[in-house]
Formats: sequence, C-alpha cells, structure tokens
Amino acid sequence: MFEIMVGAVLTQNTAWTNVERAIGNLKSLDLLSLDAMGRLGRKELAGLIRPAGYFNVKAQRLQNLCDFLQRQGGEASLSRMADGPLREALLEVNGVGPETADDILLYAFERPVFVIDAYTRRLFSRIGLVAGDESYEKLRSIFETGLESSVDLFNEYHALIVRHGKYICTKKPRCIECCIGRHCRYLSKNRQSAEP
DNA sequence: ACCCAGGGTCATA
DNA sequence: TATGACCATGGG
Repeated sequence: MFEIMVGAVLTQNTAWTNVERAIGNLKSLDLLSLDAMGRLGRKELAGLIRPAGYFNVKAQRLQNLCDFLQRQGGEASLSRMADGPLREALLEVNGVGPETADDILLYAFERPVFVIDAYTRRLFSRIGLVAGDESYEKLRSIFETGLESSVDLFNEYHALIVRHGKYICTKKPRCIECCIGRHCRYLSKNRQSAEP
C-alpha cells in the first residue's frame, strides 16, 4: 500500500529500474512505512532516493504525501472514501498530479480509474483513435466510458499498453516500422523494462 | 554525445 | 489557458 504510493511518486518521468534502486535503499533500512518515513529529514530522504532522479523534488513530494496521510489518520480512513472525493483529496497534495493520483487510486486503493500516461497517449494517437492533444481528463473520460468499469480490466489494459508502448517511436509521429510492429531504427532495441 | 524514461510545479504572457 | 524552464539519475 504505502510502498505503492511511494513508487507512484518516484516513477514520475523516470524509468522503473531506477525507482527499484531507490525503493531498495528505503526497504533495506526498513523505511517503507508511513511512520518511519514520516520522521525522516528531507536531506536524508533525498540521499536515499537519489537513483530515482529529481531526488530533491521527490523527497519534498514524498514528505507532502506523508503529511497528508498522517493528517487523514492513515490509509484506513482513506479507504472508506468514495472514488471522487478521494481523488480530489490526493490532488490537493503538492507533487501529486492527475496521473500519480490515478496510479494510487488504481494500484493502491483498487478503484476503477483508468491511468493515462505518455504511452497511452502515444499509442492511441498513433493508431488514430485519438488526436493525442486532448486533456488528461478528456482521455480518461474516453477510456472510462468506453470500457467496463473494472479494476482488473483497467489493470491489465494498462499493463498491455505499457508493454507495447515501449516499442513505439517517439521521434516520428507516423513511423511505419513502429506501426506495423517492427523495431524501427530510431528505436533502441531493448528499452528498460520491468513493472511495479 | 544524444535521447529517453509510465510528471508536476511554477513563472510568465 | 497555454507554453517554457526546471528538476537529475541511469541505460541504450
């Protein structure tokens, strides 16, 4: 639970393999609990999550998240909130934007929320099902109204998007090689993988 | 040497 | 509201 929330912040614009190291540092010191991390100084926390990049910003964001969780009296009371209000509450935290909030909602609280990330946007705009420049909320609405509202379905769907999204060229909007499922020469072959 | 990685905030116009 | 600067490490 708490670990998932931490991961959601650490993975912002960052390869998951780098996040794993940061998580590993925290875990080895038994700091992956609200109680333990809450007592940690910002500088010290930043040093531990260094491999995840943006460590100063993210240390502050993690502390903001911890403060929020403590104010709410832990995850237990948050679990009782309805989807909408919980989402609004998460978005109040400085450093938690729409995608991070939805990551937390889907993976930590198991709410039926469709996460829109860079891969989703890129993949579906390449296919031609969306334009690509829609707002986050607009895209989320498209997916959530078009699909059965199911945590398991959203979970699997998103996993598939990430798995295939890696193989889509970021340089050329209309790359033929990528569109027919081959590796184009602009695409480094084995991108970093793994998933939370 | 360059591009990229499952974003978000803040300052500008 | 919309665009740009900034944050920073690790891998291909």
